[in-house]
Amino acid sequence: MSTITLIPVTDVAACCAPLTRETLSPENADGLARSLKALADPTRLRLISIVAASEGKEACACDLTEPVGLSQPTVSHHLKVLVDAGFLTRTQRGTWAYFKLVPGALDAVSRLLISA
Amino acid sequence: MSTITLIPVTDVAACCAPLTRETLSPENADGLARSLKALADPTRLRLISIVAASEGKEACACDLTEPVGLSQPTVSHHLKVLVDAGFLTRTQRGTWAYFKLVPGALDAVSRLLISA
DNA sequence: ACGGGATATTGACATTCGTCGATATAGGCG
DNA sequence: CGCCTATATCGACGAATGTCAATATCCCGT
Repeated sequence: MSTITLIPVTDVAACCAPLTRETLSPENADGLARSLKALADPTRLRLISIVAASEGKEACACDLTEPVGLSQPTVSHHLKVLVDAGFLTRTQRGTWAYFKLVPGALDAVSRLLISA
Repeated sequence: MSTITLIPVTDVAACCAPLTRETLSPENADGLARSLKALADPTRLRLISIVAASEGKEACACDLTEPVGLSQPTVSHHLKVLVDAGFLTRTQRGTWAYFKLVPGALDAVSRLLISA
């Protein structure tokens, strides 16, 4: 399970200036790397993309397995990674699990990479 | 060596709209994931950060080993990953190798993550 | 041409990651 | 209550990753 202290991406972003402005401390580098690692998988990018394109930026897990063409456990795993990293939130509604984009989470990472 | 067709990050960025705008194709997801993977390591982030903070956004490899506290081969490896991904360029000047930030490369990735 | 310093490459190793099948859990419905 | 459907967890496996010591390569000065 590897339960390491989870650092919501919004906190990571609040921490510091864009990495091209001043040199990153080892701690900040580690936090940002963890956020980027969560994004650095084609399946997870597609999941985020599909969720973001859905009504209310929210999608049912049941609608996410088929488009990415992987097994149900694998998709569930990827969704967990994204939730743990703070990019998605999970809500149980009846039998179904809904995943919603966390507003500003992607932007927070984006802001750290920009050179302006 | 794993010589897979290298896709400069600038090309990746030119490809498509922010991933929150419309669903990412498998190919585009793969390209972006590859770029993000290159960034998703604390040491590599620090290397980029140090280079970016240097005069002319360029630094000698000889000045990069000590700050990150890893062996010379390991640093050389990380620099190669960043060059292959299109974030740095390498120039040999005499005995020394200089690494320079590719203008716009980070911004290209940044633009894909933004939700605007 | 030779020696030395800077960098890259190789080979090995432990760790992490992505994936699956099998199974567990949990909630709605008859 | 008992089944069915949706989702999560477990255990296993191969592939990829980060690291180092040892070695090779390349370039300069003598």
